[in-house]
Amino acid sequence: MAETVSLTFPDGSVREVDNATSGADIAASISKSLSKKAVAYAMDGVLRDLSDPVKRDGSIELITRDDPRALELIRHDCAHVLAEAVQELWPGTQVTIGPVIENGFYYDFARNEPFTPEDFPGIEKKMREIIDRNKPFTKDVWSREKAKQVFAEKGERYKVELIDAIPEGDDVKIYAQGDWFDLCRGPHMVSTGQIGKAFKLMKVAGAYWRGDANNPMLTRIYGTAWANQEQLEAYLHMLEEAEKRDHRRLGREMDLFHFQEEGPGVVFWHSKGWRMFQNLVSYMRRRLQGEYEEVNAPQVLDHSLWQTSGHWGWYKENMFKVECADEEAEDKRTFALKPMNCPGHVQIFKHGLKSYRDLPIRLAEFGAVHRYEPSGALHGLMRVRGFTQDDAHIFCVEDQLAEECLKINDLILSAYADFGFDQITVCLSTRPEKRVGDEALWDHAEKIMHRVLEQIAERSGGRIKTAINPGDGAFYGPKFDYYLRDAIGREWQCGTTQLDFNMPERFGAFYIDKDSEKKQPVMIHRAICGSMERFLGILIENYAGQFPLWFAPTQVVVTTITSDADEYAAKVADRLKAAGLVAELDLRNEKINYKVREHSHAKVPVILVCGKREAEEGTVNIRRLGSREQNSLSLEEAVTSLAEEATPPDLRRRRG
RNA sequence: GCUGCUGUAGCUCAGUGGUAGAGCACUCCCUUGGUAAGGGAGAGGCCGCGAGUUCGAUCCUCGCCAGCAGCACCA
Repeated sequence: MAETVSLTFPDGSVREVDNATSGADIAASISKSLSKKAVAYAMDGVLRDLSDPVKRDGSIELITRDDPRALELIRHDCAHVLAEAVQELWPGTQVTIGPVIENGFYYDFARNEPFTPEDFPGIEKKMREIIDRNKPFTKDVWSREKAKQVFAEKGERYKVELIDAIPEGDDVKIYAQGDWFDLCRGPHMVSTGQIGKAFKLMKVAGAYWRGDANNPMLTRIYGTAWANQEQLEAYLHMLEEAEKRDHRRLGREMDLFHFQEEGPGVVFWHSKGWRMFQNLVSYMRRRLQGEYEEVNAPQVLDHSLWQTSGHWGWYKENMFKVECADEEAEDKRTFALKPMNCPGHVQIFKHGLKSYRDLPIRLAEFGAVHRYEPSGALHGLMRVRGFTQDDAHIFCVEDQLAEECLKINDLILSAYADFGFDQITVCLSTRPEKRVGDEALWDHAEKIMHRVLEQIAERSGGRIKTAINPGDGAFYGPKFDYYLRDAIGREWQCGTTQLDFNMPERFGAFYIDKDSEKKQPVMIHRAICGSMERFLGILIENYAGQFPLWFAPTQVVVTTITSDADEYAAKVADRLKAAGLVAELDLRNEKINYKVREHSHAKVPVILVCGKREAEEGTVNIRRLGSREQNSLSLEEAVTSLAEEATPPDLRRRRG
């Protein structure tokens, strides 16, 4: 039934066309070259097959291959070609799903024999063949019965499951490229030739069917695909650069820390790394002054305390049990290494009666915790089994919640800014299905937090992004999570503010209210860095090891050209140390080239070269990391300006 | 934890069914050289751990441990 619809074009012009007109027809009607170049079209921003009829009114845009939006199609089409190639090479391999992901795509296969990277060249060759065949993508809508029957006959049981999962009323679409076809939502480009050759298979890995660890494991092949060779190469180059700033590599190269077999997931901090760690702690500690009381709770506590907190029940597989190693020992009490600081802080709160006048009470701890993380989860400093949280617990009344949350927010944002992070997203997670605490309390708390979230956005003038994750809160209360974006665009969740309606009740914590009655306080858990170890890992990668002067573990190296100036260089180093800088003296009998190279590799921000000339003039020659420039200035000038530059940002603010 | 891969000197990596090699780093000697590698000599290894096959295992097989990638997990 032909009907006329009106289409709005990007230039604002409007055309009336038959509703059966396809995107391809429209491209052809505009120009021959567009008809050649178009790979799809967008209707009100949603991509469609070029062969799809326009059907209804809307704004239409033809998508050519070089449009950024075509990248998604290139990648998706490439996933299909990968699947065809694999089935051509290894008949009997079952196909499952093959979505587009950031920078590429993957396809999950079910096959008894797993793939290895050695298979990649063969697969890629086959893929290029399929692309050269340039078969058109054609779409068909099948009945459920037919689709299930066809795939069942082919032995594709995963596809049958997928068909069953398609919501009633949705079409079961089949896309074919030549003889090969796949169940697919689409859209696709016009033919396989449009994919081009700027793709590469990257890695092979296991992945659970439908992301559930109870399901069988499939073999996943990851690939990357781009519009052209330059983009592909730029991406591969970016990966190489990212690898160079891997904190595990820099940790070794810069001699910051190491791991070894006997201690899976626990860090051996070397002196330079520990200096950074202490720097970070000192910074955070200064930021707590006047607001928080720093405490320290025991590492090892009887398991009964963890029973009361509930951890021994539902967190047991993540806890380290501790007992006397002597089998004959009379005292065989079972202890646990603390996985969290909160129960300890509740004990401190509970010690002695607290008045409503005392609230809020803010207890902070740089608390070492141990968690038995699954072996496969361990990853350098980013995921460890022993780490230090910059943890705090605030005991307050409901009326104080909003203000406390905002205070924490200000602290988190300003701390991040001091480390150069200013692209932050604050995410509010609301009540999950499984939860404790009465509904009124959740209503109240969530209302407050929504308000606070709005205020956070307002105060930042829209600079801080906000988001809501419905149902993602902890079972004991709603929370804010803080995500920061690093120098190469990755997002890390670090800070968190969590309300807790559960813990005070479990431990029977209370304060005496105005009416002399016992009342239960509300508890807020909060962390800024989260894990100091992980935060340092993030900092290392963010700065690629080239820290700002105030945070560099070694700030200055003083070195000589010949031994004539040894005495003077020592004096320079002493002056720097007296001014509070971390300075090292390098008097080795090596050429200056060699020494500069070595200290540059160690990423020392400032090298002061002292030769005969400097010794005579009382000057130093200053060289900055990453620059070939050399500047001479008087010793006193150098010391003053370096000391100024090395002042931590919070202290500089305090000084005004 | 699951799937796959890997484990040889401090680091990066060769290599062989008959108990091992390179470069850098390290030590010593020579060299006093103006901003990213001066020259020479030397030292350094239970070839991840345990069992098996074998006359003989760093190498082949199995188990364990650890690491890497991804998945799952991170209340």
